[in-house]
Amino acid sequence: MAHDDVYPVSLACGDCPIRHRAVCARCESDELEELESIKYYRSFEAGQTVIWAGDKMDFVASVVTGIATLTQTLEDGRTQMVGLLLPSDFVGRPGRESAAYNVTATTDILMCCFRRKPFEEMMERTPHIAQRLLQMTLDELDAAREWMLLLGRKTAREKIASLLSIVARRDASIKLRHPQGRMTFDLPLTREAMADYLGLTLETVSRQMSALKRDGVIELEGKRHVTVPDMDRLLLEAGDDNDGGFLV
Amino acid sequence: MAHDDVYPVSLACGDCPIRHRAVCARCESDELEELESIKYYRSFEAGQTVIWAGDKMDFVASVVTGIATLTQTLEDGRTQMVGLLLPSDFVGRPGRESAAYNVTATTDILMCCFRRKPFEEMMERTPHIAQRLLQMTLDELDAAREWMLLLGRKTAREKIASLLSIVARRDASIKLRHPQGRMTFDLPLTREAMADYLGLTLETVSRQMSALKRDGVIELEGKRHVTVPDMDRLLLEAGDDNDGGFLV
DNA sequence: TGTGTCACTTGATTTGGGTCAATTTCTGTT
DNA sequence: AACAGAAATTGACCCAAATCAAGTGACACA
Repeated sequence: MAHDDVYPVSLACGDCPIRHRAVCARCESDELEELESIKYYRSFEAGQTVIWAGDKMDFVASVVTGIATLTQTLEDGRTQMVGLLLPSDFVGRPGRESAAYNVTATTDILMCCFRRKPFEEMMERTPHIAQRLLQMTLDELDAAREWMLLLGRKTAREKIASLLSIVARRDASIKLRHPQGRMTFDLPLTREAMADYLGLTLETVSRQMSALKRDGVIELEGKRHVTVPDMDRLLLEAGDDNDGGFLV
Repeated sequence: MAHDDVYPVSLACGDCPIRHRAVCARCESDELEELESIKYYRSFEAGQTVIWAGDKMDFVASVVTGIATLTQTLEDGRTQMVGLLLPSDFVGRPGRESAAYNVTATTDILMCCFRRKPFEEMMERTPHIAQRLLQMTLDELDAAREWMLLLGRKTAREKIASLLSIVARRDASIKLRHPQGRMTFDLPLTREAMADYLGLTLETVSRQMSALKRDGVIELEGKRHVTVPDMDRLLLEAGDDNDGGFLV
């Protein structure tokens, strides 16, 4: 099944420079060709909204580069981020007419879109795709459930440490299965976005970042560049034994 | 596709008395027969643990009757419920060796299990099943995300109101798409289970139940039997416009 | 060289929900 | 009918995080 020259594809679009969650191209060359014919690219600038919850959504897509978020809001403006879309992640639901969440670009992004109807039809015919999509969805479900534990039961400090370790892991996941020791990365989120993700206020996020810095758990250069002197220490602060899966 | 005499099946097991999320039997009679051969039943008493997180899990299953929960815990004992399994809901993940969550029966339950390996093989061969499973998983993912909003941003009172409206809706969903007016139902959860679901303590749950009763939003007979004089009022208290989907 | 804006930090104060502890109400058993 | 144990309620107090408010620093642009 698995060949050595895995194609750089999450959900099969020929020339996207995606290197995670690779799927072997040889195994699905027919589908690839068909997918090519229904795909197109769209790019968005940092801060732009890709789509609003409730809007008609006639495509599904995967993120090629950059970072986007899924958010939900209550009428009075309280907002909760419910998903973080990193390169190779999939958005949109086959069989659904309209978007369920707000999708916003937090950095400049490039998305690889597939027209929904033909994509659905193709899914009917090629089991491979539904199976792949099922796997990805199950991974997302696991991530969402891990997140529920964080939102429901973790302290502010643990929440921050968890988020940092996720970003660090995701950043490093190309090379290292278990990041450890000294690590350096850029936070792709504003304090407000972090707050919305963690179910906190931005002031609390800021305070806890300062506290982690004061305690030597992290070092900060500017506001966004983080270095973690000791990954194990950070994971300990995150409050769970989670060093395996989690958001993959 | 859709016939009138839908077979009482969630994921295709001939004689389970499941009436939700029905799938037409005629469309998949071949699969049905094969599924029959790999299925068996297990029952558990209220309070029993079906499986512990990390344990080897060589089956997938769907709930026939009764209610089970998925929970996650931190080492220090803090626990968060991450899923509520009602009749017709599916547990277990094809392609995964061991359980990711604790599964506990909160009432006496009957589960319809399928041996995992043959189930997976069958899934490879019959696209229908993967597609159905994808749909169900996407629904669960939506429910999980809705729950993230609740955990991250709602007040204790709103959380309780949300839970009550979900149980009410689920209870009534066989007949009514949009329950309204006066409604009566039994809570299938202890105060502690409610707390674990909502990310609260059981004392807070109890206090808020009393408050909702004092304010006439609900009436209580005993501890578990709830009547909602005005469903719209309860939904208002829940704090969102959610009258559509949500946990289906 | 100013001036406006945006992202962030820090401080003072308040508060919702947690913690600890004492009852009360149910449910089942003998 | 009496009792035990579990489930739920209620009260007093406390604290983590929210709220309100002031200030800093970086950057664009005129």
